[in-house]
Amino acid sequence: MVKETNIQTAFQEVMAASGNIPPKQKQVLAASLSLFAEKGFASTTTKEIAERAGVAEGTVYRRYRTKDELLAGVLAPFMTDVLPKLVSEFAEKVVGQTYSSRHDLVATVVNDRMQFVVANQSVLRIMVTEILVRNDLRDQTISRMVPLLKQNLYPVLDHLKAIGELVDWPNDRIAQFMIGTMLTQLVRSTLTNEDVTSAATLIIKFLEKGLAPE
Amino acid sequence: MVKETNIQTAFQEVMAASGNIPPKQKQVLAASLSLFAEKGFASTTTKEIAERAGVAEGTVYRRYRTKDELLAGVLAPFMTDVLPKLVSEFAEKVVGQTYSSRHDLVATVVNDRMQFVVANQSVLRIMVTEILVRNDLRDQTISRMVPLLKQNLYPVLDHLKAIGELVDWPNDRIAQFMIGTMLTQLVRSTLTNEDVTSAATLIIKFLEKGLAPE
DNA sequence: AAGAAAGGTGAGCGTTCACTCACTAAAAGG
DNA sequence: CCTTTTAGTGAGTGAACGCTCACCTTTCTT
Repeated sequence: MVKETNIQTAFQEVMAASGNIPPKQKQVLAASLSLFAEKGFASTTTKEIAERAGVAEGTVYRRYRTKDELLAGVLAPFMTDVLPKLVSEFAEKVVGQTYSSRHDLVATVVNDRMQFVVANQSVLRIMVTEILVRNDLRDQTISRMVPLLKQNLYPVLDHLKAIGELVDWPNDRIAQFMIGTMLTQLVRSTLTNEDVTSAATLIIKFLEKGLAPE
Repeated sequence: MVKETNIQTAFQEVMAASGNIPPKQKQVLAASLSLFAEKGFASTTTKEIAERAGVAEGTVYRRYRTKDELLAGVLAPFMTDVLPKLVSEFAEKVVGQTYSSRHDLVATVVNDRMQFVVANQSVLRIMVTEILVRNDLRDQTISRMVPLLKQNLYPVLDHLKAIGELVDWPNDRIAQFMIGTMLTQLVRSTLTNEDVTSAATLIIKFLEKGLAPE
């Protein structure tokens, strides 16, 4: 079984890797994460972060010297650890098994990646919001994601096309439809407070039919 | 032919309806719209709005007494005019014609509604961003949209199911897949600066297959 | 134990923000 | 014409913001 990755464990790995991060600094990162997700980066004040973290305001500025650096610090483990693992775990799960039907294939992928979305909901929310507004973060995310997808995902899709399990469309469009359909469910769940996984069965059927060979 | 609706014409209608709105107030609304879309509501200052509108800062506060009211003023015509027309035009286009095939049906709808998305791109961007962060705006939008969809869209979907042109899934899920697939294209276009309508053909095929009866 | 290094503090700094107000200019009404 | 109303101005205001720094406390090093 492939190990699951989420932002909490990634944070701990980063903390373990770069020496012992003091507990109050972890509290600052955790408080920033939750506040940015709740009310957005621009509307969150450093005073609020200090209050929720239970530290003085000066402590917020010990490791990261500006509020922008703090945002980068919150998103960094996600960009360097979580995102690559998201894609490579996906590839492993798909190629590492022989599926008896296309249904099994799509079902495994959707169930698995939607659990990932749930586990990293708060960070994904920050990224979506800030990407819509900050050009630098947008460019950075794209330049990381594109090669990641090309190396890990596209060969798998090519393989599935070859064995007649997938429609012969450009890989970027297939990825768009799969990722988009799953993210749509995340957005809907955010709006209505319903369970993210409640529609998994229909999402699987929809993708299975929509991406079947013509 | 059904009339197209976009935010510019809706603004003009609102201005005509509520007496003559002075030109400088129009400039304030237009400047707010573009700035909120560019850098988000929280990161836009009233001084910037005044500068882009070519007015003094006091003028910004003549009609709307707070920055929050200004946001509401920008979104109001969209909520009261554009959104209802978006849904009712959709219903008219689908029921007002007899289609020779499901392909024609989906193609008409997708092409038409994606043009709408293009025409109202900037406002949609503000709404998506602010809805993720502001509870009041989220609730307001949902409480407007849900009855709108139930009255206009759901009967059409039921009709299509009855004549065997649509899969027998809950209406809210079908709406989710259609709207989600189109909005995904908007997000992608925003990220990569590609033409929003470039993938129309594949989107039509994808939805046509995914929503076909089982 | 003593010194050095790192972590943590919070009052306070300069700046910028949303917003105000006394005032002028223009338009509307009689 | 004069009066009243509406539109517009921009310097100014208090509050809140991001951020600093001199100082204190804890932990490491030898």
